[in-house]
Amino acid sequence: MDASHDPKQNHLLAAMPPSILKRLIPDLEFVDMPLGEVLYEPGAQLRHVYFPTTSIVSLLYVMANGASAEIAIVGNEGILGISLFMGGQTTPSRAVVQSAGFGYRLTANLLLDEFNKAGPVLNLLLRYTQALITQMAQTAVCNRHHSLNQQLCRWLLLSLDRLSSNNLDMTQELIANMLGVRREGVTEAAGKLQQANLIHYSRGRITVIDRPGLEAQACECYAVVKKEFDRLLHYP
Amino acid sequence: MDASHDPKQNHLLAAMPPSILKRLIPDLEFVDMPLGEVLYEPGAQLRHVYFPTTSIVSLLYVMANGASAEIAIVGNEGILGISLFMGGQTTPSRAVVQSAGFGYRLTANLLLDEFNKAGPVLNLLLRYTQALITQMAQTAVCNRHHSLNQQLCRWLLLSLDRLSSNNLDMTQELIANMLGVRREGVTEAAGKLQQANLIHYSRGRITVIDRPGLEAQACECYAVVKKEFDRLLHYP
DNA sequence: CGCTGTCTGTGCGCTAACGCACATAGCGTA
DNA sequence: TACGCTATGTGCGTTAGCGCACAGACAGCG
Repeated sequence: MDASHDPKQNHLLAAMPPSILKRLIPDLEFVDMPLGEVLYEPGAQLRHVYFPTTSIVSLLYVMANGASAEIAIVGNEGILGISLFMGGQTTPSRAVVQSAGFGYRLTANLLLDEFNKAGPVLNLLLRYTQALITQMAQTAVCNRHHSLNQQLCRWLLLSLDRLSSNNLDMTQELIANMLGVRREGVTEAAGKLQQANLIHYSRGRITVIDRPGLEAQACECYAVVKKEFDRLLHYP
Repeated sequence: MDASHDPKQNHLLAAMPPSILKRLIPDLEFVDMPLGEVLYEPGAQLRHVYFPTTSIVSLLYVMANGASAEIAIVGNEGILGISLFMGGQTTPSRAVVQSAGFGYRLTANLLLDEFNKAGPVLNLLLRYTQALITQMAQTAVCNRHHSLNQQLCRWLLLSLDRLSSNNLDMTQELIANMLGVRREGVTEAAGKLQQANLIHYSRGRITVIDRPGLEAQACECYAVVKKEFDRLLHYP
Protein backbone atom coordinates (compact mmCIF):
# COMPACT_ATOMS: atom_id res chain seq x y z
CA MET A 1 0.00 0.00 0.00
CA ASP A 2 2.28 2.62 1.31
CA ALA A 3 5.57 2.85 -0.45
CA SER A 4 7.26 4.34 2.58
CA HIS A 5 7.58 2.28 5.67
CA ASP A 6 8.34 3.33 9.16
CA PRO A 7 8.32 1.39 12.41
CA LYS A 8 6.16 4.11 13.87
CA GLN A 9 3.26 2.92 11.77
CA ASN A 10 2.90 0.41 14.54
CA HIS A 11 1.39 2.16 17.50
CA LEU A 12 3.24 0.23 20.13
CA LEU A 13 6.58 0.98 18.60
CA ALA A 14 5.56 4.58 18.18
CA ALA A 15 4.69 4.79 21.83
CA MET A 16 8.03 3.56 23.04
CA PRO A 17 10.33 6.09 24.60
CA PRO A 18 12.41 7.57 21.75
CA SER A 19 15.68 6.54 23.31
CA ILE A 20 14.64 2.92 23.51
CA LEU A 21 13.11 2.87 20.06
CA LYS A 22 16.30 4.28 18.62
CA ARG A 23 18.17 1.47 20.27
CA LEU A 24 15.80 -1.13 18.82
CA ILE A 25 15.51 0.22 15.28
CA PRO A 26 18.64 -1.41 13.88
CA ASP A 27 17.29 -4.75 15.01
CA LEU A 28 13.77 -4.30 13.68
CA GLU A 29 13.44 -6.37 10.55
CA PHE A 30 10.93 -5.17 7.97
CA VAL A 31 8.90 -8.16 6.83
CA ASP A 32 6.28 -9.02 4.25
CA MET A 33 3.26 -10.68 5.78
CA PRO A 34 1.28 -12.41 3.03
CA LEU A 35 -2.25 -13.66 3.44
CA GLY A 36 -2.44 -16.94 5.27
CA GLU A 37 1.06 -16.87 6.65
CA VAL A 38 1.31 -18.54 10.02
CA LEU A 39 3.39 -16.54 12.46
CA TYR A 40 3.33 -19.20 15.08
CA GLU A 41 1.71 -22.53 15.79
CA PRO A 42 0.30 -23.66 19.12
CA GLY A 43 3.06 -24.77 21.41
CA ALA A 44 5.89 -23.70 19.15
CA GLN A 45 8.87 -21.81 20.48
CA LEU A 46 8.76 -18.18 19.47
CA ARG A 47 11.81 -16.79 17.80
CA HIS A 48 10.40 -13.35 17.05
CA VAL A 49 7.73 -10.97 18.11
CA TYR A 50 5.86 -9.18 15.32
CA PHE A 51 4.68 -5.60 15.08
CA PRO A 52 2.17 -5.33 12.19
CA THR A 53 1.97 -2.06 10.34
CA THR A 54 -0.38 -2.64 7.39
CA SER A 55 -1.35 -6.26 8.05
CA ILE A 56 -3.95 -7.85 10.29
CA VAL A 57 -3.32 -11.06 12.16
CA SER A 58 -5.88 -13.32 13.80
CA LEU A 59 -5.32 -15.29 16.95
CA LEU A 60 -7.07 -18.54 16.17
CA TYR A 61 -7.95 -21.28 18.55
CA VAL A 62 -8.16 -24.61 16.79
CA MET A 63 -9.85 -27.46 18.55
CA ALA A 64 -9.06 -31.14 18.35
CA ASN A 65 -11.83 -31.74 15.81
CA GLY A 66 -10.52 -28.97 13.58
CA ALA A 67 -13.25 -26.45 14.35
CA SER A 68 -11.86 -23.08 15.19
CA ALA A 69 -12.68 -19.65 16.43
CA GLU A 70 -10.82 -16.41 16.40
CA ILE A 71 -10.22 -15.12 19.88
CA ALA A 72 -8.58 -11.83 19.01
CA ILE A 73 -7.54 -9.59 16.16
CA VAL A 74 -4.18 -7.87 16.11
CA GLY A 75 -3.21 -5.08 13.75
CA ASN A 76 -1.02 -2.02 13.84
CA GLU A 77 -2.17 -1.30 17.36
CA GLY A 78 -0.42 -4.34 18.72
CA ILE A 79 2.17 -7.04 18.93
CA LEU A 80 2.21 -10.78 18.32
CA GLY A 81 3.94 -13.14 20.65
CA ILE A 82 2.99 -11.80 24.05
CA SER A 83 3.55 -15.22 25.58
CA LEU A 84 7.21 -14.52 25.10
CA PHE A 85 7.35 -11.72 27.58
CA MET A 86 4.56 -13.12 29.70
CA GLY A 87 7.06 -15.82 30.49
CA GLY A 88 5.19 -18.76 29.04
CA GLN A 89 7.28 -19.00 25.88
CA THR A 90 4.41 -20.65 24.01
CA THR A 91 0.65 -20.33 23.72
CA PRO A 92 -2.12 -22.71 22.66
CA SER A 93 -3.34 -20.45 19.88
CA ARG A 94 -2.21 -19.97 16.31
CA ALA A 95 -1.45 -16.64 14.67
CA VAL A 96 -2.50 -16.35 11.03
CA VAL A 97 -2.25 -13.35 8.73
CA GLN A 98 -5.80 -12.41 7.93
CA SER A 99 -5.08 -9.42 5.76
CA ALA A 100 -1.83 -9.20 3.85
CA GLY A 101 0.53 -6.34 4.53
CA PHE A 102 3.77 -5.57 6.25
CA GLY A 103 5.24 -5.34 9.66
CA TYR A 104 8.41 -5.50 11.67
CA ARG A 105 9.81 -8.23 13.74
CA LEU A 106 12.30 -8.41 16.52
CA THR A 107 14.34 -11.34 17.71
CA ALA A 108 12.93 -12.81 20.88
CA ASN A 109 16.10 -12.39 22.88
CA LEU A 110 16.25 -8.68 22.31
CA LEU A 111 12.80 -8.10 23.72
CA LEU A 112 13.45 -10.44 26.59
CA ASP A 113 16.50 -8.42 27.52
CA GLU A 114 14.21 -5.51 28.19
CA PHE A 115 12.28 -7.67 30.59
CA ASN A 116 14.89 -9.51 32.45
CA LYS A 117 15.69 -6.42 34.35
CA ALA A 118 12.47 -6.89 36.23
CA GLY A 119 12.15 -9.02 39.32
CA PRO A 120 10.81 -12.45 40.09
CA VAL A 121 7.47 -11.22 41.41
CA LEU A 122 6.75 -9.68 38.07
CA ASN A 123 7.71 -12.85 36.33
CA LEU A 124 5.44 -14.95 38.47
CA LEU A 125 2.45 -12.66 38.05
CA LEU A 126 2.91 -12.46 34.32
CA ARG A 127 2.97 -16.22 34.03
CA TYR A 128 -0.22 -16.41 35.99
CA THR A 129 -1.74 -13.83 33.72
CA GLN A 130 -0.92 -15.90 30.72
CA ALA A 131 -2.67 -18.87 32.26
CA LEU A 132 -5.67 -16.69 32.93
CA ILE A 133 -5.65 -15.54 29.33
CA THR A 134 -5.74 -19.16 28.27
CA GLN A 135 -8.76 -19.74 30.41
CA MET A 136 -10.54 -16.78 28.84
CA ALA A 137 -9.68 -17.79 25.33
CA GLN A 138 -10.87 -21.29 25.96
CA THR A 139 -14.10 -19.96 27.42
CA ALA A 140 -14.70 -18.08 24.20
CA VAL A 141 -14.13 -21.16 22.08
CA CYS A 142 -16.21 -23.30 24.38
CA ASN A 143 -19.11 -20.88 24.25
CA ARG A 144 -19.08 -21.15 20.53
CA HIS A 145 -18.67 -24.82 19.93
CA HIS A 146 -19.62 -26.98 22.87
CA SER A 147 -22.90 -28.19 24.28
CA LEU A 148 -24.29 -27.08 27.58
CA ASN A 149 -23.59 -30.54 28.93
CA GLN A 150 -19.94 -30.34 28.11
CA GLN A 151 -19.67 -26.85 29.43
CA LEU A 152 -21.27 -27.78 32.71
CA CYS A 153 -18.74 -30.58 33.16
CA ARG A 154 -15.90 -28.25 32.36
CA TRP A 155 -17.21 -25.70 34.80
CA LEU A 156 -17.65 -28.17 37.61
CA LEU A 157 -14.16 -29.50 37.14
CA LEU A 158 -12.56 -26.08 37.00
CA SER A 159 -14.38 -25.09 40.15
CA LEU A 160 -13.50 -28.27 41.98
CA ASP A 161 -9.85 -27.85 41.15
CA ARG A 162 -9.98 -24.62 43.05
CA LEU A 163 -11.42 -26.20 46.17
CA SER A 164 -10.14 -29.14 48.08
CA SER A 165 -13.38 -31.00 48.50
CA ASN A 166 -15.88 -32.78 46.32
CA ASN A 167 -18.69 -30.47 47.29
CA LEU A 168 -19.76 -27.28 45.70
CA ASP A 169 -22.36 -25.01 47.25
CA MET A 170 -24.06 -23.49 44.31
CA THR A 171 -27.63 -23.35 43.04
CA GLN A 172 -28.42 -24.19 39.46
CA GLU A 173 -29.63 -20.66 39.08
CA LEU A 174 -26.18 -19.35 39.89
CA ILE A 175 -24.44 -21.82 37.65
CA ALA A 176 -26.72 -20.76 34.84
CA ASN A 177 -25.63 -17.19 35.43
CA MET A 178 -22.00 -18.16 35.26
CA LEU A 179 -22.39 -20.10 32.06
CA GLY A 180 -24.67 -17.47 30.58
CA VAL A 181 -27.50 -19.93 29.93
CA ARG A 182 -31.02 -20.61 31.17
CA ARG A 183 -31.54 -22.07 34.58
CA GLU A 184 -33.74 -24.78 33.06
CA GLY A 185 -30.91 -25.78 30.82
CA VAL A 186 -28.68 -26.38 33.81
CA THR A 187 -31.44 -28.35 35.51
CA GLU A 188 -31.64 -30.61 32.52
CA ALA A 189 -27.91 -31.06 32.08
CA ALA A 190 -27.36 -31.61 35.79
CA GLY A 191 -30.20 -34.12 35.76
CA LYS A 192 -28.42 -36.16 33.14
CA LEU A 193 -25.19 -36.10 35.11
CA GLN A 194 -27.03 -37.23 38.20
CA GLN A 195 -28.74 -40.08 36.36
CA ALA A 196 -25.37 -41.15 35.06
CA ASN A 197 -24.22 -41.25 38.68
CA LEU A 198 -21.50 -38.70 38.13
CA ILE A 199 -22.80 -36.15 40.60
CA HIS A 200 -25.39 -35.80 43.28
CA TYR A 201 -27.09 -32.60 44.22
CA SER A 202 -29.86 -31.17 46.29
CA ARG A 203 -30.85 -27.64 47.03
CA GLY A 204 -27.68 -25.82 46.27
CA ARG A 205 -25.16 -28.49 47.12
CA ILE A 206 -23.44 -30.49 44.44
CA THR A 207 -21.32 -33.49 45.24
CA VAL A 208 -19.09 -35.01 42.65
CA ILE A 209 -19.18 -38.78 42.79
CA ASP A 210 -17.29 -39.82 39.70
CA ARG A 211 -14.64 -37.34 38.72
CA PRO A 212 -13.13 -39.36 35.88
CA GLY A 213 -16.62 -39.76 34.52
CA LEU A 214 -17.08 -36.01 34.51
CA GLU A 215 -13.78 -35.53 32.76
CA ALA A 216 -14.87 -37.96 30.11
CA GLN A 217 -17.98 -35.89 29.40
CA ALA A 218 -16.25 -32.54 29.50
CA CYS A 219 -14.99 -30.97 26.33
CA GLU A 220 -11.31 -30.64 25.66
CA CYS A 221 -11.41 -27.12 27.07
CA TYR A 222 -11.02 -28.31 30.62
CA ALA A 223 -7.91 -30.29 29.87
CA VAL A 224 -6.36 -27.51 27.84
CA VAL A 225 -6.80 -24.98 30.60
CA LYS A 226 -5.61 -27.33 33.29
CA LYS A 227 -2.58 -28.34 31.34
CA GLU A 228 -1.67 -24.76 30.66
CA PHE A 229 -2.03 -23.77 34.30
CA ASP A 230 0.15 -26.69 35.29
CA ARG A 231 2.73 -25.86 32.70
CA LEU A 232 2.94 -22.19 33.57
CA LEU A 233 2.64 -22.50 37.31
CA HIS A 234 4.05 -25.83 38.33
CA TYR A 235 5.52 -24.60 41.56
CA PRO A 236 8.69 -26.52 42.25
CA MET B 1 -12.87 -24.90 56.75
CA ASP B 2 -9.33 -25.01 57.93
CA ALA B 3 -8.77 -23.51 61.31
CA SER B 4 -5.18 -22.67 60.51
CA HIS B 5 -4.49 -20.17 57.83
CA ASP B 6 -1.32 -19.48 56.00
CA PRO B 7 -0.59 -17.22 53.05
CA LYS B 8 1.09 -20.16 51.38
CA GLN B 9 -2.28 -21.77 50.84
CA ASN B 10 -2.36 -19.44 47.87
CA HIS B 11 -0.10 -20.86 45.23
CA LEU B 12 1.09 -17.56 43.89
CA LEU B 13 2.14 -16.35 47.30
CA ALA B 14 3.75 -19.71 47.96
CA ALA B 15 5.73 -19.39 44.74
CA MET B 16 7.19 -16.02 45.58
CA PRO B 17 10.82 -15.93 46.55
CA PRO B 18 10.96 -16.43 50.33
CA SER B 19 12.73 -13.16 50.92
CA ILE B 20 10.06 -11.19 49.15
CA LEU B 21 7.21 -13.10 50.74
CA LYS B 22 8.69 -12.44 54.14
CA ARG B 23 8.74 -8.78 53.31
CA LEU B 24 5.09 -8.84 52.22
CA ILE B 25 3.66 -10.96 55.02
CA PRO B 26 3.17 -8.16 57.54
CA ASP B 27 1.09 -6.34 54.96
CA LEU B 28 -1.03 -9.30 53.91
CA GLU B 29 -4.43 -8.89 55.46
CA PHE B 30 -6.36 -12.08 56.15
CA VAL B 31 -9.93 -11.56 54.94
CA ASP B 32 -13.23 -13.36 55.00
CA MET B 33 -14.75 -13.69 51.56
CA PRO B 34 -18.45 -14.50 51.91
CA LEU B 35 -20.60 -15.79 49.08
CA GLY B 36 -21.70 -13.05 46.73
CA GLU B 37 -19.21 -10.45 47.89
CA VAL B 38 -18.12 -8.18 45.08
CA LEU B 39 -14.38 -7.60 45.11
CA TYR B 40 -14.53 -5.03 42.39
CA GLU B 41 -16.97 -3.52 39.96
CA PRO B 42 -16.32 -2.71 36.30
CA GLY B 43 -14.35 0.47 36.02
CA ALA B 44 -13.77 0.93 39.72
CA GLN B 45 -10.38 1.87 41.09
CA LEU B 46 -8.71 -1.06 42.75
CA ARG B 47 -7.48 -0.55 46.26
CA HIS B 48 -6.35 -4.10 46.88
CA VAL B 49 -5.36 -7.23 45.11
CA TYR B 50 -6.76 -10.49 46.51
CA PHE B 51 -5.13 -13.86 46.93
CA PRO B 52 -7.85 -16.45 47.60
CA THR B 53 -6.97 -19.43 49.74
CA THR B 54 -10.21 -21.33 50.33
CA SER B 55 -12.59 -19.21 48.25
CA ILE B 56 -13.42 -19.14 44.57
CA VAL B 57 -14.06 -15.93 42.68
CA SER B 58 -15.68 -15.51 39.28
CA LEU B 59 -14.77 -12.89 36.76
CA LEU B 60 -18.13 -11.92 35.37
CA TYR B 61 -18.84 -9.88 32.32
CA VAL B 62 -22.18 -8.13 32.58
CA MET B 63 -23.73 -6.72 29.44
CA ALA B 64 -25.87 -3.65 29.08
CA ASN B 65 -29.07 -5.72 29.10
CA GLY B 66 -28.03 -7.44 32.30
CA ALA B 67 -27.16 -10.79 30.77
CA SER B 68 -23.85 -12.06 31.92
CA ALA B 69 -21.24 -14.69 31.43
CA GLU B 70 -18.33 -15.79 33.47
CA ILE B 71 -15.08 -15.40 31.63
CA ALA B 72 -12.75 -16.90 34.17
CA ILE B 73 -12.57 -18.60 37.55
CA VAL B 74 -9.97 -17.67 40.11
CA GLY B 75 -9.18 -19.68 43.20
CA ASN B 76 -6.15 -20.44 45.32
CA GLU B 77 -4.04 -20.73 42.21
CA GLY B 78 -4.37 -17.05 41.45
CA ILE B 79 -4.83 -13.41 42.16
CA LEU B 80 -7.59 -10.88 41.61
CA GLY B 81 -6.91 -7.44 40.29
CA ILE B 82 -4.39 -8.08 37.55
CA SER B 83 -5.41 -4.86 35.84
CA LEU B 84 -3.60 -3.11 38.63
CA PHE B 85 -0.19 -4.33 37.63
CA MET B 86 -1.08 -4.56 33.98
CA GLY B 87 -1.20 -0.81 34.17
CA GLY B 88 -4.84 -0.31 33.31
CA GLN B 89 -5.99 0.32 36.88
CA THR B 90 -9.49 -0.86 36.04
CA THR B 91 -11.18 -3.59 34.03
CA PRO B 92 -14.63 -3.98 32.47
CA SER B 93 -15.41 -7.14 34.41
CA ARG B 94 -16.76 -7.73 37.87
CA ALA B 95 -15.28 -10.06 40.45
CA VAL B 96 -17.79 -11.95 42.60
CA VAL B 97 -17.16 -14.53 45.26
CA GLN B 98 -18.65 -17.73 43.93
CA SER B 99 -17.72 -19.99 46.79
CA ALA B 100 -17.28 -18.58 50.26
CA GLY B 101 -13.96 -18.90 51.99
CA PHE B 102 -10.93 -16.89 52.92
CA GLY B 103 -8.03 -15.19 51.36
CA TYR B 104 -5.46 -12.47 51.76
CA ARG B 105 -5.32 -9.03 50.36
CA LEU B 106 -2.61 -6.53 49.79
CA THR B 107 -2.84 -2.80 49.36
CA ALA B 108 -2.49 -1.80 45.75
CA ASN B 109 0.45 0.50 46.35
CA LEU B 110 2.57 -2.21 47.87
CA LEU B 111 2.23 -4.46 44.86
CA LEU B 112 2.78 -1.59 42.50
CA ASP B 113 6.03 -0.78 44.23
CA GLU B 114 7.30 -4.16 43.11
CA PHE B 115 6.49 -3.22 39.57
CA ASN B 116 7.62 0.29 39.30
CA LYS B 117 11.15 -0.86 39.22
CA ALA B 118 10.54 -2.08 35.70
CA GLY B 119 10.91 0.05 32.63
CA PRO B 120 8.55 1.85 30.29
CA VAL B 121 8.65 -0.82 27.60
CA LEU B 122 7.28 -3.28 30.05
CA ASN B 123 4.62 -0.88 31.06
CA LEU B 124 3.52 -0.29 27.51
CA LEU B 125 3.39 -3.95 26.60
CA LEU B 126 1.46 -4.82 29.70
CA ARG B 127 -1.13 -2.19 28.94
CA TYR B 128 -1.50 -3.57 25.45
CA THR B 129 -1.90 -7.03 26.92
CA GLN B 130 -4.71 -5.83 29.08
CA ALA B 131 -6.48 -4.42 26.05
CA LEU B 132 -6.02 -7.74 24.31
CA ILE B 133 -7.46 -9.53 27.31
CA THR B 134 -10.50 -7.30 27.05
CA GLN B 135 -10.93 -8.26 23.45
CA MET B 136 -10.78 -11.94 24.32
CA ALA B 137 -13.19 -11.63 27.19
CA GLN B 138 -15.61 -9.75 25.02
CA THR B 139 -15.31 -12.37 22.33
CA ALA B 140 -16.35 -14.98 24.86
CA VAL B 141 -19.39 -13.00 25.93
CA CYS B 142 -20.29 -12.20 22.35
CA ASN B 143 -20.12 -15.85 21.35
CA ARG B 144 -22.56 -16.65 24.07
CA HIS B 145 -25.12 -13.93 23.73
CA HIS B 146 -25.15 -12.20 20.38
CA SER B 147 -26.54 -13.07 16.99
CA LEU B 148 -24.42 -13.87 14.01
CA ASN B 149 -25.52 -10.59 12.49
CA GLN B 150 -24.24 -8.59 15.40
CA GLN B 151 -21.05 -10.53 15.54
CA LEU B 152 -20.37 -10.00 11.89
CA CYS B 153 -20.75 -6.26 12.32
CA ARG B 154 -18.45 -6.30 15.31
CA TRP B 155 -15.90 -8.30 13.40
CA LEU B 156 -15.97 -6.05 10.35
CA LEU B 157 -15.53 -2.98 12.48
CA LEU B 158 -12.69 -4.40 14.50
CA SER B 159 -10.95 -5.43 11.32
CA LEU B 160 -11.49 -2.10 9.64
CA ASP B 161 -10.06 -0.27 12.60
CA ARG B 162 -6.86 -2.13 12.02
CA LEU B 163 -6.63 -1.10 8.38
CA SER B 164 -6.77 2.32 6.93
CA SER B 165 -9.18 1.67 4.12
CA ASN B 166 -12.80 0.73 3.70
CA ASN B 167 -11.98 -2.48 1.90
CA LEU B 168 -11.39 -5.86 3.31
CA ASP B 169 -10.14 -8.74 1.19
CA MET B 170 -11.74 -11.72 2.77
CA THR B 171 -14.02 -14.47 1.54
CA GLN B 172 -17.13 -15.36 3.47
CA GLU B 173 -15.64 -18.78 3.99
CA LEU B 174 -12.73 -17.23 5.88
CA ILE B 175 -14.91 -14.95 7.92
CA ALA B 176 -16.97 -17.96 8.90
CA ASN B 177 -13.81 -19.62 10.10
CA MET B 178 -12.90 -16.62 12.18
CA LEU B 179 -16.29 -16.38 13.79
CA GLY B 180 -16.54 -20.12 14.18
CA VAL B 181 -19.80 -20.38 12.26
CA ARG B 182 -21.07 -21.85 8.99
CA ARG B 183 -20.16 -20.20 5.75
CA GLU B 184 -23.83 -20.11 4.79
CA GLY B 185 -24.58 -18.19 7.91
CA VAL B 186 -22.13 -15.51 6.90
CA THR B 187 -23.61 -15.43 3.41
CA GLU B 188 -27.00 -14.77 4.88
CA ALA B 189 -25.88 -12.15 7.37
CA ALA B 190 -23.70 -10.39 4.81
CA GLY B 191 -26.63 -10.46 2.40
CA LYS B 192 -28.74 -8.57 4.86
CA LEU B 193 -26.04 -5.99 5.40
CA GLN B 194 -25.73 -5.52 1.68
CA GLN B 195 -29.45 -5.11 1.22
CA ALA B 196 -29.42 -2.52 3.96
CA ASN B 197 -26.75 -0.72 1.96
CA LEU B 198 -24.20 -0.92 4.70
CA ILE B 199 -21.64 -2.91 2.79
CA HIS B 200 -20.94 -4.13 -0.70
CA TYR B 201 -19.07 -7.25 -1.55
CA SER B 202 -18.13 -9.52 -4.37
CA ARG B 203 -15.83 -12.46 -4.56
CA GLY B 204 -13.69 -11.91 -1.56
CA ARG B 205 -13.75 -8.15 -1.37
CA ILE B 206 -15.89 -6.33 1.11
CA THR B 207 -16.40 -2.59 0.98
CA VAL B 208 -17.95 -0.77 3.86
CA ILE B 209 -20.35 1.89 2.67
CA ASP B 210 -22.05 3.02 5.83
CA ARG B 211 -19.84 2.71 8.84
CA PRO B 212 -22.21 4.33 11.33
CA GLY B 213 -24.89 2.00 10.08
CA LEU B 214 -22.67 -0.96 10.85
CA GLU B 215 -21.96 0.35 14.30
CA ALA B 216 -25.65 0.65 14.92
CA GLN B 217 -26.16 -3.02 14.11
CA ALA B 218 -23.14 -4.25 16.03
CA CYS B 219 -23.51 -5.41 19.57
CA GLU B 220 -22.05 -3.45 22.42
CA CYS B 221 -18.95 -5.63 22.29
CA TYR B 222 -17.36 -3.57 19.57
CA ALA B 223 -17.70 -0.35 21.50
CA VAL B 224 -16.45 -1.88 24.72
CA VAL B 225 -13.32 -3.21 23.08
CA LYS B 226 -12.66 -0.03 21.18
CA LYS B 227 -13.11 2.13 24.21
CA GLU B 228 -10.81 -0.03 26.25
CA PHE B 229 -8.11 0.04 23.59
CA ASP B 230 -8.40 3.78 23.42
CA ARG B 231 -8.27 4.15 27.15
CA LEU B 232 -5.28 1.92 27.62
CA LEU B 233 -3.32 2.97 24.58
CA HIS B 234 -4.18 6.53 23.81
CA TYR B 235 -0.77 7.49 22.62
CA PRO B 236 -0.15 11.09 23.46
C1' DC C 1 -13.95 -18.20 -26.37
C1' DG C 2 -14.99 -21.75 -23.29
C1' DC C 3 -13.44 -24.33 -19.24
C1' DT C 4 -12.49 -24.73 -14.46
C1' DG C 5 -12.25 -23.62 -9.94
C1' DT C 6 -13.70 -20.63 -6.46
C1' DC C 7 -17.08 -17.89 -4.39
C1' DT C 8 -21.80 -16.96 -3.32
C1' DG C 9 -26.89 -18.00 -2.98
C1' DT C 10 -30.75 -20.97 -1.52
C1' DG C 11 -33.68 -24.63 0.20
C1' DC C 12 -34.82 -28.09 3.73
C1' DG C 13 -34.98 -30.93 7.65
C1' DC C 14 -32.80 -31.14 12.25
C1' DT C 15 -31.35 -29.90 16.94
C1' DA C 16 -29.95 -27.25 21.00
C1' DA C 17 -31.22 -23.85 23.50
C1' DC C 18 -34.63 -20.22 24.48
C1' DG C 19 -38.81 -17.98 26.83
C1' DC C 20 -42.61 -18.71 29.38
C1' DA C 21 -45.78 -20.97 32.44
C1' DC C 22 -46.52 -23.71 35.99
C1' DA C 23 -45.90 -28.02 38.97
C1' DT C 24 -43.41 -30.27 42.73
C1' DA C 25 -40.31 -30.65 46.50
C1' DG C 26 -37.25 -29.70 50.36
C1' DC C 27 -35.98 -26.74 54.32
C1' DG C 28 -36.51 -23.26 57.98
C1' DT C 29 -39.21 -21.12 61.06
C1' DA C 30 -43.25 -19.80 63.57
C1' DT D 1 -47.18 -29.12 62.11
C1' DA D 2 -48.23 -26.03 58.86
C1' DC D 3 -46.71 -22.14 56.12
C1' DG D 4 -43.83 -19.99 52.93
C1' DC D 5 -39.77 -19.44 50.45
C1' DT D 6 -36.45 -21.08 47.48
C1' DA D 7 -34.78 -24.71 44.61
C1' DT D 8 -35.72 -27.94 41.16
C1' DG D 9 -38.55 -30.33 37.51
C1' DT D 10 -41.30 -30.35 33.22
C1' DG D 11 -43.88 -29.22 29.15
C1' DC D 12 -44.47 -26.65 24.84
C1' DG D 13 -44.07 -23.64 21.08
C1' DT D 14 -40.35 -20.75 18.95
C1' DT D 15 -35.97 -19.75 16.91
C1' DA D 16 -31.06 -19.41 15.47
C1' DG D 17 -27.91 -21.84 13.63
C1' DC D 18 -26.33 -26.45 11.76
C1' DG D 19 -25.39 -29.99 8.04
C1' DC D 20 -26.08 -31.17 3.64
C1' DA D 21 -27.03 -30.72 -1.17
C1' DC D 22 -26.92 -28.29 -5.03
C1' DA D 23 -27.54 -24.13 -8.15
C1' DG D 24 -25.81 -19.93 -10.11
C1' DA D 25 -22.07 -16.60 -10.97
C1' DC D 26 -17.89 -14.57 -11.67
C1' DA D 27 -12.65 -14.53 -12.67
C1' DG D 28 -8.80 -16.12 -14.71
C1' DC D 29 -6.47 -18.93 -17.88
C1' DG D 30 -5.41 -21.76 -21.79
